Amino acid sequence: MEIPHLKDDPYLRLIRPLVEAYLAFWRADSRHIKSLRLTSSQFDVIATLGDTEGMTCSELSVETLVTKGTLTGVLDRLVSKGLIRRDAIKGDRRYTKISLTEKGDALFRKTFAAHIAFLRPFFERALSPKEVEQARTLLLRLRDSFQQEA
Amino acid sequence: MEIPHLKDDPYLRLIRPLVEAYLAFWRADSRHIKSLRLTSSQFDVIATLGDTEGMTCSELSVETLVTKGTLTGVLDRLVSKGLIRRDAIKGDRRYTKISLTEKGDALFRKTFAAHIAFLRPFFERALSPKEVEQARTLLLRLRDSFQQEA
DNA sequence: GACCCTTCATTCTAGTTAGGACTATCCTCG
DNA sequence: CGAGGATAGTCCTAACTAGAATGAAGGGTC
Repeated sequence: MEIPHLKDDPYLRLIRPLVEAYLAFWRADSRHIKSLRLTSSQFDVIATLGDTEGMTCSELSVETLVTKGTLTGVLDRLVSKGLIRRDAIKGDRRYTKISLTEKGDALFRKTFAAHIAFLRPFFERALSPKEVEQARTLLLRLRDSFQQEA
Repeated sequence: MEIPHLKDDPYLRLIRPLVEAYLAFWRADSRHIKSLRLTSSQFDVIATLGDTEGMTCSELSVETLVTKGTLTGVLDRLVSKGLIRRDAIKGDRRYTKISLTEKGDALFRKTFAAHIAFLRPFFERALSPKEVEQARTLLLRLRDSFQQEA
């Protein structure tokens, strides 16, 4: 993750703020998640599975930020914690349905709202609602630009 | 790295754009770096060492986004590629001076400018100079908010 | 029914990550 | 000078990462 020290370039001086804002968010986020004895990826999976009937591995890896290859290990650890369950799906033996166990669902109920409540103040004290919308627009434009072909 | 699906919350709807913009940038960035047969961390170190007389491990871990514990392994791999050198510093045997070898410097000269030139168009086509400044301001405010005590 | 193409989940490799523990070295203050 | 504390770099563990490869299963076509 490289950050050129080009304070002067009118465009590239956006790189550091982008990286730094994201990392500052990410660190606060993971610190809080860690207090639940979960990693960020594990929480991502739990939060995504919450309030659903379950998903396949492929669906999960699209919805979360965990790639398919990594997912297997993350799910292994969640299974061994008793938070999720892997079930075969009738009719297509390639699929596996991943869903929360009762224990996993209880954890989801207890922690998800708390985590959201933990995060909100950081945004509230930094930006007005109007500024949030501005930032949103600009970030989405940036995202789209980077997602197009070079 | 969790992303709540809260499309409605006026504040939290900034989370996804932030994460997605950062990741989209990061993926383009690393894809290009990979074509140099380096990882992002390795390029980060090379770019930081470029045009300096060398730095200690601690200085490097402040300037780059690589923490001190991780740095050892990253430097090991750069040494084995012949791109950097570790030298003792007289006067304090705790310190090690890390600097680019000739080969490392040549790589830096050849690739750094090219990498910058690769990145700029993504920003240029997404935002006007004025919008860059707006985004910068908002992102820095967000960063500061997340860096303060909770 | 046989062949080809796709999809699904898993496995593998090299590298990175945070964070804490450890060792050696240096500095400071009494 | 000696003891306590700080600092530098390394090492360690558990987990995650991308990306490629694998093997099993299913779908479509002739």
